[in-house]
Amino acid sequence: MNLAQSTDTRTPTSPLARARSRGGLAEEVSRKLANDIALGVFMPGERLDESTLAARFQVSRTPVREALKQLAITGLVAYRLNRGSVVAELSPLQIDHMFEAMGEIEATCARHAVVRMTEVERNRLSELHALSRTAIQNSDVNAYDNINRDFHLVIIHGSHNPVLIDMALSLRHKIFTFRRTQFRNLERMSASFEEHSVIVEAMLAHDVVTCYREMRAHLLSARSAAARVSSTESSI
Amino acid sequence: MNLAQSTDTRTPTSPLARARSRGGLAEEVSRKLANDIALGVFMPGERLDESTLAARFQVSRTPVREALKQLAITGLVAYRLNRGSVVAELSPLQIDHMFEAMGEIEATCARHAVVRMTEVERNRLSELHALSRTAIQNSDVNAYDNINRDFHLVIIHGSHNPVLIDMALSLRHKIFTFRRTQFRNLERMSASFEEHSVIVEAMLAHDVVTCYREMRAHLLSARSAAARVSSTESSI
DNA sequence: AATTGGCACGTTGCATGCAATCCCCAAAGT
DNA sequence: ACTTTGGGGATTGCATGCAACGTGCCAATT
Repeated sequence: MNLAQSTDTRTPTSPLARARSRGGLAEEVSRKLANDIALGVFMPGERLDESTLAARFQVSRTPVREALKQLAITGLVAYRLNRGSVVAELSPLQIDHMFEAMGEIEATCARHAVVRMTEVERNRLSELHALSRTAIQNSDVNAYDNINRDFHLVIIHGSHNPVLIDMALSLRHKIFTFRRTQFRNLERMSASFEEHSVIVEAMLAHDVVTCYREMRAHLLSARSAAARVSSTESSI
Repeated sequence: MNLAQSTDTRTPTSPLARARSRGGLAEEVSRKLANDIALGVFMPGERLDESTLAARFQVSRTPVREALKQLAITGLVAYRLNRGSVVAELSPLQIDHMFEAMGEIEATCARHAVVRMTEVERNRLSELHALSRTAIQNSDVNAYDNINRDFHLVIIHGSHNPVLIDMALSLRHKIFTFRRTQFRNLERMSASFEEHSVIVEAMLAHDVVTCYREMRAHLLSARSAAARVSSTESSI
């Protein structure tokens, strides 16, 4: 039925992820609602009426309320006492802050991953990078986008620190629900691939300093790319 | 065991105060429960029965449920579907992961703070450091602990990135609710002070690299200090 | 005409009831 | 004796009812 989020559901063990992975109706509503927000069914600032949502998901108001509170904590919706909840409106500045934080966290993950990744993880990384090369050659933007996501996921998990992993994943999730930054142009895609190459090389060579520096630079360039798009959008 | 019924826990919340508290009952229960956990009223692993808690806080089960779900997301309690919730049990390894993550985040905050702190923030930092020197001279462990907390808070806020600030604060909150790591001995206190000195110096000199490196080292030493205590405790 | 007071409506917040699930323990079978 | 299965008890999960708060409109007064 709903296979919106496919790959990241097999996160091994994380207290937060474990609480989210299995649940009752509240969790289900939470997932569906988050998905609908990501798909643009509900736009930022739009009112989220409890009764309406209850009717939409064929449940009572109680699980809807619990779902809304959960999403309020993660920051997807804004909750005002006695005044209901609306889809969160993130300003370009807030988005930029999230990008900056994600860059720092993922770079930190990368630094730890250099020393902590297992052989299979290392191989998986190389394999993904090779696949992305193929995607580039075929100009397959969609495939590259997916591989790129997995690439980052492997590095994040490679840190082998559940706390950092949780932070990185939730940040990623939040960012990409609000702006589905895909590689719209081949230009950015190629640049991304080159940056990945340096990172993989440093990773395999156990070069901690380079890996950290380059991962940080890589995400900073993604950040400015997103900022460019954002400013373009807001100038309409 | 439930000793909640025997103890008259009618907290000094008058009906009027409860009405004025601008945050619903769920919020209030969440705060009180988190506080009780921090104070050790509920020990890690202890069952958190919804009805019992409802009786304890003089509310119905609904706000208790909402509070429990909130705390489950923050990680203070573990929530298992159809099996209720218990106070989270953090293994020494998990604590260590949290310390490691906090070290990385705060060091990142420090790096940003070097460039972004305002003059008043810088002055506040120097002021706090001077105060901590006095606390050292008086061997006032409690005072130093408070000043130390503010010291780190100023640097965290100095990053001027709400996302990083949020992460750092919630991590700190979580860590210190489970282990109130105070500076039990003067030895660690003096070492902390010396490390702070280097950090303040680098901060005032706008030395980004040194500030980052030293803040990271500072928190790593706090981490290993905590690990020592932990291993001592577990060896009982 | 503008402002303010009040009333009514809609929505959220909380309480409670009922059904579903899980745990524990006991009893029977191998 | 050990394993397995079924039933009883208790607790969670969800639904619904009622009260409280906020909001918008209309009227009355200045």
